[in-house]
Amino acid sequence: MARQQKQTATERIRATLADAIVRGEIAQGVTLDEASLAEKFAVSRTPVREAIRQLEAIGFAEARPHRGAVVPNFTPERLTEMFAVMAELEALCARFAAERATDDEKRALREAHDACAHSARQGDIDVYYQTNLDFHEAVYAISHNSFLAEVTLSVRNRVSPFRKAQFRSFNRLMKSVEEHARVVDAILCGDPDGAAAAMIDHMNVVRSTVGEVSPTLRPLDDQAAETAER
Amino acid sequence: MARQQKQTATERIRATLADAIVRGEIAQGVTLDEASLAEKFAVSRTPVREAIRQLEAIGFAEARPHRGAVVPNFTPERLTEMFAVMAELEALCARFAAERATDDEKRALREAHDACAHSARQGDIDVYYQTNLDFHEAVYAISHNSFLAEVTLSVRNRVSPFRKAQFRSFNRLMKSVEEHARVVDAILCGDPDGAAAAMIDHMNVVRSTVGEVSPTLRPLDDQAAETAER
DNA sequence: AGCCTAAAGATTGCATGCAAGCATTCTTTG
DNA sequence: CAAAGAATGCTTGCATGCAATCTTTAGGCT
Repeated sequence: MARQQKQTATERIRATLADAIVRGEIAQGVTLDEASLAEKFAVSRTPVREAIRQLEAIGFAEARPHRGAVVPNFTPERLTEMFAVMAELEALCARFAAERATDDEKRALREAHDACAHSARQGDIDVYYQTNLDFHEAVYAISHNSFLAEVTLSVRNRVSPFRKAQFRSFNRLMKSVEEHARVVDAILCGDPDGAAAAMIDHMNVVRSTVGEVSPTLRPLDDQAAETAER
Repeated sequence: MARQQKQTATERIRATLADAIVRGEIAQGVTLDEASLAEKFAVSRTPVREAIRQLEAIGFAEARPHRGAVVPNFTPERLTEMFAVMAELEALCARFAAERATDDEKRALREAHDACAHSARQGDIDVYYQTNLDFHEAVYAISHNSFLAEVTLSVRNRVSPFRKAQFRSFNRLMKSVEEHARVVDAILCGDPDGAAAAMIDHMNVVRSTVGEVSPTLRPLDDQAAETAER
């Protein structure tokens, strides 16, 4: 029944650019130049423009009429706000997962966690980063709320280039796995409060670690505890 | 220092169409026809297309390559998922507001609440709907997390046509005001848990009321308690 | 009457070109 | 020399037109 969708150039370009921004390959502050992108993608400016309009709509680019769209810059305050929201959304995913995950889904989560642990032992940041993303996405997937998963993923993508920065901190991979383990344990034994709290803790560590390794993104003192106390 | 932004046709069209979708003036299932919209806005198809691409990116339209974009249909399950996420985000706004609102902001919230109470006594659904939106936005504004306010607003807009439907229920306006009052009381006396719980309760009533007045959107039995128990 | 096929019509995707707007550079003025 | 204004070049915003794709219609066959 599913109609096979033909992919438009606009969609292909949007996806490629979004991916590049998420991966940090197009840095913040970079202007998205229609002409050079059109040349790069071997198309006219039209689909490039349409793709850029889409990126603007989802916050991946900042519209500047007549002056080109630019990948947004982040202030430390802004990043802290975004991390706090992301933490809450991921905590909600964890909470729902703890309440609702089936046995099969719990097994899948455990496997995603094991893959993380394995790649942490290997010590390769890029591989760990990918298994880390897979792990988090596994939590979204078993929340049994696909809209929540979408919203969480979209917020996650917004700060993705920064999340990766954490792994430049000493022994961060192994610590990340330990934090994940607490989330997994709580989900597997059906403890929603515990799962949510463990995820909040994990995301708080991520935010402060990003500040350690990128001093220009260090949170202000009065934002250190942005996530709600409870 | 803020540069006065010139508004492009694309932006004007996007805003107008988004507003019409949010208000329910463009119903779900409607195809966004480039040619007639171009005629309506007295422009070529180009800015209309760009605006439609943006609407697609934010979920206000569903992309269908070569067959035009369409305002998405909602299933009851989908709507329930979306309401649950919205409830949690609004609850988080309320929680943060209870922790952080300044005296001036509390005053502004009280005023927004009083405006709601006044328009409820008048009994005009359209006016109440607007003051109701203003009230909720006042809560977002005093959360002291502008990113959270943005995300909450964008989710709120996605289900906006349905939220309005609740007010067709008997005496719903006055009940809505009572529910708001509990949120306001908790925020004003600095009770984050109370504020979050009151907002969750309020949003749950909204969801179930929407199902009462729109039988095709009634939640399934096993989704009745989508919002997390805690 | 129902089904299939081909053609016609309608709409979309995108290339191209022109005018408008902005940034940079050059010239003039005090 | 510095500041202001003018000129120039580059990029963006959008109109137009053509090809591709989808939908509808008409005709033929069973």
